[in-house]
Amino acid sequence: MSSPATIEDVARIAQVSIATVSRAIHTPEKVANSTRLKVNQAIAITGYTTNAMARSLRLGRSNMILVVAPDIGDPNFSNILVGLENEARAHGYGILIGHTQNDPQRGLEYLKFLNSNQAAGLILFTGILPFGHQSMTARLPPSVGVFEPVYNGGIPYVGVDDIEGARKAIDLLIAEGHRKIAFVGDSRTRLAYARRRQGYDAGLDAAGVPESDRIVLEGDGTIESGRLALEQLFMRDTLPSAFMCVNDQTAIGVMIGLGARGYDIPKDFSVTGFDDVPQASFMSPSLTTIRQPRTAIGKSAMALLFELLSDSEPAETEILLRPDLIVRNSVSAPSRRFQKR
Amino acid sequence: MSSPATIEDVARIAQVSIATVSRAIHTPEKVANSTRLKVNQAIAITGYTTNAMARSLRLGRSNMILVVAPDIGDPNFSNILVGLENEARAHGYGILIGHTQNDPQRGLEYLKFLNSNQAAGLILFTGILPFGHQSMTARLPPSVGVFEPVYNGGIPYVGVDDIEGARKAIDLLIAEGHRKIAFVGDSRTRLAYARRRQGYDAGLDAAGVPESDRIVLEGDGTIESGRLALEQLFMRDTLPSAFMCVNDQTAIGVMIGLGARGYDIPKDFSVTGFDDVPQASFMSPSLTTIRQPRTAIGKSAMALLFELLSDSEPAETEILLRPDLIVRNSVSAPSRRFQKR
DNA sequence: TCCGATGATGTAAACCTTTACATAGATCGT
DNA sequence: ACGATCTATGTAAAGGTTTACATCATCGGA
Repeated sequence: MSSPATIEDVARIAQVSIATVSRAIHTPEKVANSTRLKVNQAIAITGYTTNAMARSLRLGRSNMILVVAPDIGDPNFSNILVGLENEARAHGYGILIGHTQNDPQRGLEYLKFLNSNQAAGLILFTGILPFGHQSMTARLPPSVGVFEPVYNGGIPYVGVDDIEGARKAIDLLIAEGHRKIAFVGDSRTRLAYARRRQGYDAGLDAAGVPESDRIVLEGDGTIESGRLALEQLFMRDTLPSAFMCVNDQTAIGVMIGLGARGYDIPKDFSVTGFDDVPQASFMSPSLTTIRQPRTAIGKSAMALLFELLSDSEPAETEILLRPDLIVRNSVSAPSRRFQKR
Repeated sequence: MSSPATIEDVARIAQVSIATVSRAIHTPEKVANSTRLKVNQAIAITGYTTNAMARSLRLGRSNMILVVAPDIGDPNFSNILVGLENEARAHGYGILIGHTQNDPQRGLEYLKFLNSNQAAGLILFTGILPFGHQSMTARLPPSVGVFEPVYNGGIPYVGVDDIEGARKAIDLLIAEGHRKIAFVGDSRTRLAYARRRQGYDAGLDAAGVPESDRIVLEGDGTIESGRLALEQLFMRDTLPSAFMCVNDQTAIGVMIGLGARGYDIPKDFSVTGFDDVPQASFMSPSLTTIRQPRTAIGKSAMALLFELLSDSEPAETEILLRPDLIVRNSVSAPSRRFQKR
């Protein structure tokens, strides 16, 4: 009585075989109406739920999807997760999460979940394939990258159209009258870097801004690195009138750095970000940025994963959602003072 | 070859029985050194990992912990999750997450994970027991509430000392010279509400502020409700000089409302929050608040859960971590103007 | 030299499902 | 009215482990 009911308990009460019970649950059309009724009653009486372990064992496939991120605490992560979770649950799947903190050793621990059949599929957050050596990749279950393309593997990807997003940011700055616009990037190894940079260049090309007026700085995507990149810049003699940052964290760093030097945003300098992290709207000034439709990305990525799971056809290799420009208060027309330099 | 190696493959290569392989893995001291060596080699050759489904089925217990929250997107959630995950992984467990969005129907779907043996334990975030009718509670696996005490069940709880936290906030306000301090609460049904309110009252009692000078407002814990509570207040004729809010969201709402009415914080009014959400430091002015040591709470809660899992003794029913007062810029001495009223 | 104890290993059952195959009854066409 | 077809159900195997129990060799003690 204390241990949960099994299919056999149900079968006994419904006076049918366990096979019939199983069929009544999973392929009801193969079972006579009258018996289905009996089975359902028996299920109600016993409170039976199928033992997922046994089912997965028999089927050779679990109903869990593993989601691996470098850092669960990443402000971008949670809303993606919402989308992922909703879609997974709609398919009767659960979500298993892990974060590696960029430690390959920890990546391997999660790989075990995969190898031991505990997860039927894999979602990779933020462009990482965290399992060290490439050889590991061979046995990977169906996988989808999300938020940022996965650098080192032909893994399908769902994210935002980085080029278009960057282009929207740059076009806004141009429209406000800026010509000299710095691009503050993170690691060059990130595909998102390349694409946003591409949007930056395309926008400036279209506006006829010569290469010589472009400034490219590098960081690693953190707030601190944004501030540092700014410090470096101030040792040069030419300053831009605006900063287009590869992500919001960097933009926040730039804004802090500018503030510390006594400048006013947006009066002295304009700043744009990318991602629209929750903080962006609370800063002062609030940050003009490109929004990642996070929940939609998550949902879409999980849907793609399920396609892969059933078809096993590679399907589309990239799904790009349209980013929105969120105009807030960190951009205005360039100040005369700095244009002159 | 393509399908993963089983214990039988290992046994064949090591020229022992599967029982010996199993023992070599889980109870190595029961196996001769020489054979253990052979088995380990065979494992290395085959790349064997135990099939978790089969193991859990046999053991009648999985290596997953279910974590249920009303909303995964909650800014308080992610760092708790980090603590939970780290501790779980250290024990070889994985984390399954779900969020109910306060829909009991969805709570039931997660209950199925529990009943079907997919999760050995349960972590409940933010004071909810999301499974509708109490009868469900009977069969719950070992469970621990986190961040906020669980209202409707004798479930052990790990969180912050709300009374002490509230007391720290109120003491700061008193020290700054405030006497008339409003408490802006969320739902009265929350235990955290009661406790923080208790700290509020205790602090005012100690300072000799009469009951008649206390103002208590109610919301539901959201930003919007903070703003609304403020609007209600302004229809009265007596105003406080400070607002002590039950959480940061509410405090943000109050600050927005005050800002919209043209008041300056902290010159005209002081505001304190509770939780220290990530935004708190980015607001302007930045929010003085009580920090929840989130990662530590998560870690501690998971550790308690594992104790429950092995001992099955109820152990301590509440673990309260010490909260820190985070002083930022939303508090100053009361303005003359409002004190006079 | 033989008995009992000890230690290492093997055999087989059990955990709970799903499903291929077998069976049996019903239905249909001629 | 009879074989063929179809529908509903049952039987039993398989999926990969863990572990109680059985077996067997070894060793110490008398």
